[in-house]
Amino acid sequence: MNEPVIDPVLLCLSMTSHQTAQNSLNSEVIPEARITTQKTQSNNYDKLQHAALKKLCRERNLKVGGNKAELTQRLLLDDQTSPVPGVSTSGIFSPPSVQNRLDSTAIPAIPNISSSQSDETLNVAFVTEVLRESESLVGYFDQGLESVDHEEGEESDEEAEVAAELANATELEVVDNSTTHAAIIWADNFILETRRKGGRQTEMSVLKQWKAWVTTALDTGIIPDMIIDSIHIIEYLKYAATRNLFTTHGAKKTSTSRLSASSLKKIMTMLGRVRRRQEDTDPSLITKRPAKNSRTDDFFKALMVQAQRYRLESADFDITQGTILDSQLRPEQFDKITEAILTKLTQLPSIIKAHFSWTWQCATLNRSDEVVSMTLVSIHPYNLPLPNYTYQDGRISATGREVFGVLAMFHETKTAQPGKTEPVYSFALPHRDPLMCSVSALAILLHFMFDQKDLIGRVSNWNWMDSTTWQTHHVVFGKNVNEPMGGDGLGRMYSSFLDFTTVNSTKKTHLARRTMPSKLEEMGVPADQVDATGHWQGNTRREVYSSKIPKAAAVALAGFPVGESYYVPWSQVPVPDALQLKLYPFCEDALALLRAHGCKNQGMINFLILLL
DNA sequence: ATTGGTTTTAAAGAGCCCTC
DNA sequence: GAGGGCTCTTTAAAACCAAT
Repeated sequence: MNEPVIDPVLLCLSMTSHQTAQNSLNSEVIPEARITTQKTQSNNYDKLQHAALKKLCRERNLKVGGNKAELTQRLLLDDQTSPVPGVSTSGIFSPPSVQNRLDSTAIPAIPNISSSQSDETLNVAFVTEVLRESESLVGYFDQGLESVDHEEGEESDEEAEVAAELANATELEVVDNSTTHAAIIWADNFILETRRKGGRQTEMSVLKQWKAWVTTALDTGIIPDMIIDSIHIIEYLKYAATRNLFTTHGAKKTSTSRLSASSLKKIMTMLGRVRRRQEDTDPSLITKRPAKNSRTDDFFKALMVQAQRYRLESADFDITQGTILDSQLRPEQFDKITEAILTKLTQLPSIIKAHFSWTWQCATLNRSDEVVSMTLVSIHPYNLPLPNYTYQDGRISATGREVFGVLAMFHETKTAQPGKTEPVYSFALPHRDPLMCSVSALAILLHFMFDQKDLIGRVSNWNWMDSTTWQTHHVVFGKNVNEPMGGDGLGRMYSSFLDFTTVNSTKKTHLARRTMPSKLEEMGVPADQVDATGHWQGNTRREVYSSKIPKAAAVALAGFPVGESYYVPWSQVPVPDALQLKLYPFCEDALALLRAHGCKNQGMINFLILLL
């Protein structure tokens, strides 16, 4: 269980109007008593190996990068700032630590700080880290969010400057009384705990960008304070919609140069959330400083339109790329995938896991997160009564034979309101093609875990009699049997075998879920049953997965009623070469030229191909 | 190859409007 | 006035990226 992290939204709002996240940190004092426990703790960490330290960091929700010294340093900092030093606090009752706050805005790690240092140096290190962070936030904005190389020599001046700023910040009064403050923190942690990692990451990422902007915008007087009113929203949207985009480490993005419409939406959502908390603190804002008016609404809509247009105008635009249309597998590609899994992968566990997850996805249409989060207890044998025969009036017998299959039950992870959803079922029957059979793939996987390699035997706390043992171990395991595989891990596994096929879709773990619905429809399965299999609600599947080209309608509009096969006799008439060359004579040359120059504009190439 | 962080895409939910 | 269906909003998963 991860240690709770304070919701960044609330973190911002626990500050008074002129304070920034960095400033507020200064009010935290490291109790001396804790530091004295440091030494002994530090020695303990020294004895641990790199991997063990990493694991500790992960448990405490700290960053896990860096060398041993950095990891030790991080853990020590966490000890200082956690209520109970050296003990990983779990549960929602523990107040958030300063380290957690720092983490929420991604501090760069401090290199080369040895673990055996005096109390003063630890304090200095801590302050340096805070300073460095506020510094980098300012730097990010000044240089269009490019990463900043810290010159060692220059730091002292800037440090002094920011330190002075921090000192001023402490003079701002804090109005919370401690009891209400604790209650709010408790509630915030509780709220945050129900969010998933990805959601938290998204929010933090958006907030980080916003906070960086706010820091500079306050300095330059663009906005008077942190209250999100209509002008604030317009100013920030203006910045967000036109800013340069950079990769994680500061290189300019080549794939896109503007935020997408959905990212802008996300920004508005986040601003709205912060604003609501601001209104909680000061209800008079609702009338004094309204956040929305017709202009903010219209401006936002105009930006969305611009973002959509911008996408269509970008140079490398290919109309099918990244959509459902470029990841519909053809039957021969299914065969190639199966072949690649069984013959091209080199590690036996990978083959077994890949074979199971691919066939299971083909049989259940599960998303990858559903596959990796499936625990051992959630799968059961089940005899499915199958209809046996059809009555004369067309009714089908419901008392037929029973066929053996595997049933899996779980809660869907991707729900907007966790807890509101019913558990869902997936069911897989043995496939008519043994190589595509998910049930036998599962049998092989379990045989490998329990018998052949006895992987379970290596799990120290494995208890056959304890249900939690079965509940905490996953069918698709990660590096070891007792470690779950992450969604990204599955994605990489898929990449490794798809490299050997002609599948070039970027949607690796979603292939089966994208292709099987149309296959099922072609095989005559009613639409509602297709929806039920993939757990799609309403018209989601039609809208997202297969509606873009309604095939039956397209064929019917070409003059062929449903049921009649599509055949256009006149298209078979051979066209003389001489005539072909007379049409668009520039085409071949232009295409060859583009290809020779490694043209990346797929749209242009596709158009020339159309002319041919 | 891993990994942590960022951006894009999938898809669920809220609520409005229209029809019967 | 119930409920279906549609649009808009919101949230989570998937993909991407580059340092290590």
